[in-house]
Amino acid sequence: MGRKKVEIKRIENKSSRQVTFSKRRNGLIEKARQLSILCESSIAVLVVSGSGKLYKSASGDNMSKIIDRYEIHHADELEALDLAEKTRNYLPLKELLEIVQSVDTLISLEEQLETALSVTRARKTELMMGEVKSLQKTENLLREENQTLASQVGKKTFLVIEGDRGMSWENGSGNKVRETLPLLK
Amino acid sequence: MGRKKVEIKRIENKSSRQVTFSKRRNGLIEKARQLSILCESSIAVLVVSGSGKLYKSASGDNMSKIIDRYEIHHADELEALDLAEKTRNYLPLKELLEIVQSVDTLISLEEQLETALSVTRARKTELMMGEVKSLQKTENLLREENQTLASQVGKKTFLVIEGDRGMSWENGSGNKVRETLPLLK
DNA sequence: TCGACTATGTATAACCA
DNA sequence: TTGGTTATACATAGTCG
Repeated sequence: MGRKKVEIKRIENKSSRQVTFSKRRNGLIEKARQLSILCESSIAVLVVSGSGKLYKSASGDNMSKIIDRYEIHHADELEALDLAEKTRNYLPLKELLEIVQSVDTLISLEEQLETALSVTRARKTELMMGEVKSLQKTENLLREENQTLASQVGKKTFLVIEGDRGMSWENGSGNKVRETLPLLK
Repeated sequence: MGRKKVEIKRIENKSSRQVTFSKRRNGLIEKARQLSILCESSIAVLVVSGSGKLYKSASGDNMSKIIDRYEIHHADELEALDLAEKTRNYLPLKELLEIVQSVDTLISLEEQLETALSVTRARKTELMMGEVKSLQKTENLLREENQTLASQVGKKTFLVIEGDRGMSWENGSGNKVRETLPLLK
């Protein structure tokens, strides 16, 4: 499809790889568009370049709907593999029972999230981001408040920040009340 | 690319639409594969036929990773729109509080399920949930400390929950130190 | 680097088995 | 239906400005 036949293997020359990437990427997305129109279908194309840049196209429906469809299908696939069976072999029975008992809660939580926001998939992420932000704010305010109170008490009551990875809380008498909390897993 | 030029519009004849769908779909997926190899990229193609059947291909990386990449990108976009702000308006606070209170359960469930099934998908969610969890712990500790300190100060220093919308902090002498804090954005 | 240009390899529309 | 064949339209590799 050009002056010369090309083997399908990594193009070593960086600049021609870049050029080919751009041309073929556009070609691919155009083909997807055509197919979706010609045959009334919904097509999502996600391209992540070597350098991590994302290019996407959704034709016939929006990206989230198409991805949802994939996820549903995928979930079915997992189920079809009888993963419950596999799980049983890999998980201590006690843990499995706990999971099963909690499934209702889990489903209900997810439903609440999805229903309440009645929007597409990434909402959950969004919600949690907001949550993290406001928790951080609250934390900062509480810290300030503690400072103020501590100075009023006039004792060495304090919060110790260990690096910026975790923290522990000690009371005035030096008892370690709480172990180090990993701030990020 | 055939005996005749075709207009890009829905093919009315059902059987030739079916044939075209099958051929072009394979072509599209093959193009994606080639591009991913030629230019070292990761490409996901999701095709949902008119009848709801799903065809998918992932080259260069697995589907879940590529979709994650999209979701992260998408989440960033949403954040730029300050959707955290919008969330405040759309989600009844009570529901949100219930959800937050359940995060411990949820994270533990997700972790167990994921470990058991060796699924990589929800990594980001998991990470953020960890974040939320530890922030909540931190918050609780700070609150406890505040209580202790306040009682040591021996005055009416307290945290006031105003309805369930926010909170303010006042010191013993009645000075309003802080304006209303939105507990949850 | 970037967009045109074109010669050429490919994909595929129509046919056919 | 499905799976080949073939004539053609199209995509694109290399090139030039």
